[in-house]
Amino acid sequence: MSRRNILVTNALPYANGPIHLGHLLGYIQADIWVRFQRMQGNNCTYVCADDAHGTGIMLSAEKAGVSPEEFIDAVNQEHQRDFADFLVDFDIYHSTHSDENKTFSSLIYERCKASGHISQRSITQLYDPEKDLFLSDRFIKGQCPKCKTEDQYGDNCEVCSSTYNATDLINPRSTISGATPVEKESTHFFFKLPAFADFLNEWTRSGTLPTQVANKLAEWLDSGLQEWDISRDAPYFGFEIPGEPGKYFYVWLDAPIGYMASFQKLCESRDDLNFEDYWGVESNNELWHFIGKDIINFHALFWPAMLKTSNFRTPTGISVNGFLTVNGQKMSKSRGTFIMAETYKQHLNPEYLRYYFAGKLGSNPDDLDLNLEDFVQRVNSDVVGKVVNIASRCAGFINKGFEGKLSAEVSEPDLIADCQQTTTEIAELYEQREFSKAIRLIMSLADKANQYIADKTPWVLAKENPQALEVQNICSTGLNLFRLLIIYLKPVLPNLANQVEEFLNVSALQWQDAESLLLDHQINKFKPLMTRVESTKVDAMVEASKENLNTQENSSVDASDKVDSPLSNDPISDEIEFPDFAKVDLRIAKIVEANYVEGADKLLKITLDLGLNAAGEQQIRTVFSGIKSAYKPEQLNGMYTVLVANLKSRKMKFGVSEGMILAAGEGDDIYLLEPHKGAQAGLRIT
RNA sequence: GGCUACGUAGCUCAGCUGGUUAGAGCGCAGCAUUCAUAAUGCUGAGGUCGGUAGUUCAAGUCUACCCGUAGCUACCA
Repeated sequence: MSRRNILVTNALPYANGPIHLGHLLGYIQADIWVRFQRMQGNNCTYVCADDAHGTGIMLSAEKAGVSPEEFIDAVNQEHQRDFADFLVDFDIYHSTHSDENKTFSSLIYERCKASGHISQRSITQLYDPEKDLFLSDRFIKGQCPKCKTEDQYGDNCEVCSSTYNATDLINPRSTISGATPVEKESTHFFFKLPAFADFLNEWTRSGTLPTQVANKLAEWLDSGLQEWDISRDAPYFGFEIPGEPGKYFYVWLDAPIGYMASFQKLCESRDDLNFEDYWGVESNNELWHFIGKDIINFHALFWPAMLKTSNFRTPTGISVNGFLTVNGQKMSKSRGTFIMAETYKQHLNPEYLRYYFAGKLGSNPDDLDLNLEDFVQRVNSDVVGKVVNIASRCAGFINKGFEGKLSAEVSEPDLIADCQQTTTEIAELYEQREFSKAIRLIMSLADKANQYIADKTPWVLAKENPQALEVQNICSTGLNLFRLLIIYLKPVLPNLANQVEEFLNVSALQWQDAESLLLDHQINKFKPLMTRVESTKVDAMVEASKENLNTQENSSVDASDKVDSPLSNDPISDEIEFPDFAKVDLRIAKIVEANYVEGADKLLKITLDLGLNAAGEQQIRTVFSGIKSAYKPEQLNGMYTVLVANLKSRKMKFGVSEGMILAAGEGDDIYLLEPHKGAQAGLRIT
């Protein structure tokens, strides 16, 4: 198969605030597809930029006391850092406020004008006389003309959900200055979209879009397209329209053109890329846009029409993702589910999120729910418990018994072949952007690998003879299966794959490598590849997101990062009711014995006396506690402490633990709780 | 209000053009196991598919209405 030339663009984030998990959904989706294409050996170029124009940015910069240019530069840095943290591998991350974009915006406008698709007429709009600014609906609030609710925006009422014109509001006011808006006329420029109705009817149904998206667009198409207002009056942060002083391109005119501008900028530094090859009307290369479902009309109506009339090629396809909900609800600042990329990164490994999203993403624009409990279980069970575990359970035998050498042949050719043959199906699913189906398939292979190892019980054979050829064969087979799984997962988990390449002592894995096996091959010592998600970290992230809400109000953004205290690192949990607390039965207990546990790194075995029960029997409990790093058994003997007495017993590797003793801290700094002198064993703590 | 989607086991999701006892993973329960980062294997219990009424020999799958959720509704991005 010949190499495909693919250009992928990702929706441009608005340069008005930080990247959050909702943004990341779309970028991770595109990045997985891009990485897959590159692993296939295709030339896949991936571009993005900040969307840096508009009234919103102008006002934000003003509020921050800096110029718009300074403002968007700072945001651009942050955005690039966040995307890099989440392993989103753009070839270029540019800005719509660039020379290249100005050139293309003017060019496309001129071509639209030359083909007779630009009109102009005077419209009446509300105007802020104090601020000298035309007001869009967003910046006007007033009383709903229907239900009389106060504080509603200029286009629709959130309470009675009626729609109206801003001029219908009772007592309207500018949200910027508070002034009463006045009506004012101004000349605006329009793109004659109706002229493209036939073209768009055809184009939207030609396989470029998911059906659901085409259905939605039929709404505009069937009800008759309107001319699109593409100009804004000064003051506005954007590009001035050529030959029309005081008139600026509406931000959505130059935003998609930013895709071209970014690519052009990239071409200047790359010999292998040529602008015309990708954007010329004759181009046979692929052009894919990855966007969110909120900006469908801009990309699937205005954009192709503009490209068409200005003599550029139209996109090959548009991939649309839905919105992210957290725990089944809209992201909410007060619930702590409005999680910034940076906050997430401080607490959790970005690859967890990449895996979770991949496990739920399909090609349709359905919303995706990040259920935090499900997130923890899913990642732990699939990635750590199933996949990584295969390497972990095989590597020891190979390293110890065979000096890290894999056997010359595998013991189960059928199983391996089965796993190798699935490569086509998995590739097809990635290609179709059915990542969740691909992941399901890959995990079923991981299950087969674990079943195989459990069936062959190499540890039993190794007990008799650690150098038995059969042990080497079984574990080499296991590690070869593991390698295949990592190839399949590499688009989703690139960092993990890099670590595995190091461990297996191989060069960067490509899709084609699934055809070959590692035989008679020297591997390196196994190091833990990925640790489990700890739900305490997830809780801490949610808490930190709630705190952001408070600290964000203060302009000193950095202050919260500097505090290093137990409370700042691990904030107080959600409020509970008294009955919740009362369920926990805490008792004074006397430590009658403490012992080391053979083979345990962290645990001490502690025997506790709770005194006599109603029947006059001595209540003795055994508890395993992870305090070996801080206490010696002899220090504990005779000491009194606090026991969670009604905690369900838990079977552990070294025995059953019948409760939990209370201590603070971690690592070497663990502090066991001890009551004041005189407390009697069995007393309840209230 | 209009429009577009969505609503299937505790959780997250599959179910193609309607067709045998509705599937998976996780979680849960029991058993086995202890090579592995509390990790694995086996077995099992859980849904009548948001509701109502239809079409049909046959409906989770089609139609209508209703309820719930999300989004869009062209000068916010």
